[in-house]
Amino acid sequence: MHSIDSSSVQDYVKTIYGFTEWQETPITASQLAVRLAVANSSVTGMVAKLVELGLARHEKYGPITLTPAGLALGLAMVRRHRLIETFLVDHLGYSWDEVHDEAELLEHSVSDTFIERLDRKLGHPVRDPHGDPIPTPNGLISRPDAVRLDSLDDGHRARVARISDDNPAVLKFLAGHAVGLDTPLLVSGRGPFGALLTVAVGDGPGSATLQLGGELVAALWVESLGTHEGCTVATV
Amino acid sequence: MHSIDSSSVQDYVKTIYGFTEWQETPITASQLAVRLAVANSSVTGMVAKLVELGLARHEKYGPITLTPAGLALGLAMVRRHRLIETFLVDHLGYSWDEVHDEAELLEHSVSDTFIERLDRKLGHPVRDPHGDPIPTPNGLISRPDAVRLDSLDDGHRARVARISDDNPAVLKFLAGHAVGLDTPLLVSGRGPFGALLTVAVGDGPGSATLQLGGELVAALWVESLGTHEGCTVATV
DNA sequence: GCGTATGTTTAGGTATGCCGAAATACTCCT
DNA sequence: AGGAGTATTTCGGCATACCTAAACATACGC
Repeated sequence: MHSIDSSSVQDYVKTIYGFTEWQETPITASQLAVRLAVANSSVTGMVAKLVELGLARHEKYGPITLTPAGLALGLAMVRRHRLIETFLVDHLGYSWDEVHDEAELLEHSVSDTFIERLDRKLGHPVRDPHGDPIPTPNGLISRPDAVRLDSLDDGHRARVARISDDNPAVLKFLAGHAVGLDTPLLVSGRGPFGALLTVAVGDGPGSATLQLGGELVAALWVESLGTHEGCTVATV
Repeated sequence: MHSIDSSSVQDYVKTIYGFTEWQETPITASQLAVRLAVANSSVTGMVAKLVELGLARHEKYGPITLTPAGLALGLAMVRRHRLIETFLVDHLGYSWDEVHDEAELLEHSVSDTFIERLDRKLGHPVRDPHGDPIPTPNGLISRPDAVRLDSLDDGHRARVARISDDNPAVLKFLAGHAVGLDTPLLVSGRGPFGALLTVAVGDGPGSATLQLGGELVAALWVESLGTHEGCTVATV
């Protein structure tokens, strides 16, 4: 019989879970194939296995959803991933853009004991280096009410609450411009079609402005701090 | 084509290397099968693969030896294993008898970058929690001149230099009796046929005596500190 | 409502790494 | 030297997880 310990099974479940963490619609077979970088036909086969294991629901030609057991496994894998990322950054000096791949490798091999001892050593962190919430051992997770940066009007102040980790180049760019978790931002202008966003980075006299568009905007979630009238911002 | 990244290949090479670390005779196919807990026929197949990869030498019905490339891989795996064990004990509060299995899982998945950063964080340790030497990144390893405890005469003082990690029960027993790395011992008597050894554990008035035999003696290597005449030892 | 594009599944095949059973080589003892 | 016993290899098979190509559904535009 198949087993929940297979790292493929874990990857499929984690990816299905991850898809619905920030949006509601369930994932389809081909989207799953893209995210896992496998052929569509491989997805069909593995998803059948997940159904057999009681981890997923799937009707022919329909979307794929997780059962409670699948959700629990997904949350456990996310917990592993995020705790490992936190460790790599806090204790081994990894930078943002490096952690994801290393965590991806490690999350399948460490034991539950390892994870719980790591959690204790890290002081039971509630979010990872990208701002993503870390589920508890029981699978409880808090949904931070972050919004997309481009949903804010000019003059709005905000604090970086989450940075998508699925594009290393974007992470590198942001790190290079001193944009990190909790960095204060001020939306100070909007380019053609509203697609380009000018933001002031940092507080006070040392702040700089940055043009953000496309992937960069999509990667940033912020916690709004309200509008801030009549501000002056130094230019880079 | 096959690859050096396969965790099976790594396990085979590490085991072949490990066999010759403390003795000279090369390993045979069936011994390898026992240590890896696989069937003899599996060994034949995998060893052929190692030969193809240029990692091992093997003539039909003969013993198995490593090529320089195989030796390098073996040392790299041992380095990984021992650095991970050191981390687990020093930073995550693992005990002696727990580390081995966890390290076994981790050593295949972490990257070289991870290992080198871990090494730096640990302060470039030269031996692991069992006293085994940790090879350098270039594959240099120091052979500590430890001797077996039962090669010492009565009245000999010694310091625990290495503890074999292949029997968790033995490790547990020793830890429970306050015998660890660098613990001073005094050989104070010898049982029937010389098979049972009485040793005094620790220095000064707080010392206790312990009867060691069989597996326990085999698991202990010590650095001799010369004879110590006319000592008195408290009994437990 | 029909055909075409897109999405999904089926069918057949590959690579890895393991197994047990049977055949074969080696070794040691007499 | 011959035969018993052990060690090793060969052979056919199994499980996992992937692939490509072809068949099949679904959905959308006209």
